[in-house]
Amino acid sequence: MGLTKTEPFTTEQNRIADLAKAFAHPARVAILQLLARKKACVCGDLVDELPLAQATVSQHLKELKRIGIIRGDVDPPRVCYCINEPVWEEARQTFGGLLATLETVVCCDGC
Amino acid sequence: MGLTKTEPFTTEQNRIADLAKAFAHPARVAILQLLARKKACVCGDLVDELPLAQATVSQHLKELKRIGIIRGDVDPPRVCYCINEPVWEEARQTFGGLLATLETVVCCDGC
DNA sequence: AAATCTAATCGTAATAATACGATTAACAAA
DNA sequence: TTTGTTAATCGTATTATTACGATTAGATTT
Repeated sequence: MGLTKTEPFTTEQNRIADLAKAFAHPARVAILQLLARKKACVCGDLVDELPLAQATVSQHLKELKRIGIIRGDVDPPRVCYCINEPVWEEARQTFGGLLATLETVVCCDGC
Repeated sequence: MGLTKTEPFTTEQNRIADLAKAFAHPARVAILQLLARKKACVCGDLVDELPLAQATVSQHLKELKRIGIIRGDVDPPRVCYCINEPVWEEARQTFGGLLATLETVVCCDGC
């Protein structure tokens, strides 16, 4: 146990969960906001803006890259991070579609 | 450490992270889809639909209730769960707004 | 070559999350 | 009162996540 069961769920459900993970930590929300608003871009600037150690920021950036929602372009000795637009758009579509669906039919005793 | 730092982030950033957590696990995505599409409602039916033990489903329902995105109305001996519409709408607005913002200005060397 | 700068990675510690069997609580039905 | 039904909670094991100091890797500069 302790390990999330992914096999019994659909690919779509697992992808939604992964996209949501990108936003499921305040530091990653802050990073994505900074990048989306182009307030920062270079890793060092992100570290300056965030109340976390460099190693921790790097770890969050790695997770965001794994999900695919950001890119990291090396420009030695710096790395320039930015939103990966296709995946950002995927997230927009995914959450937009998901949250648009809401049957208004009452169930049971009208809860 | 291992404890998420919440204090240095804004209330909004922490709320976004919490709302995202609702969708950050495939089982919770499945639960929310079932409820939004009114395919199930009673806890027992949710357990039947999901490939998880009753205790695990109950734990996920508890987390979703903590976030506020679902309600659980007791109808002994059953409990009828449903989407909490105001919070569902809050999520729609939140993610809609967040993902709408994307500056297209290039940074650095055009990443 | 030596010094410097940036960011990734390593090692590690602590807490959170996931999962499930077993038990309990609350209530209805017999 | 006893029995049965439903869902929450407890206890526990396992893995994931978060965080940071220290080190390393890669590249430039002196």
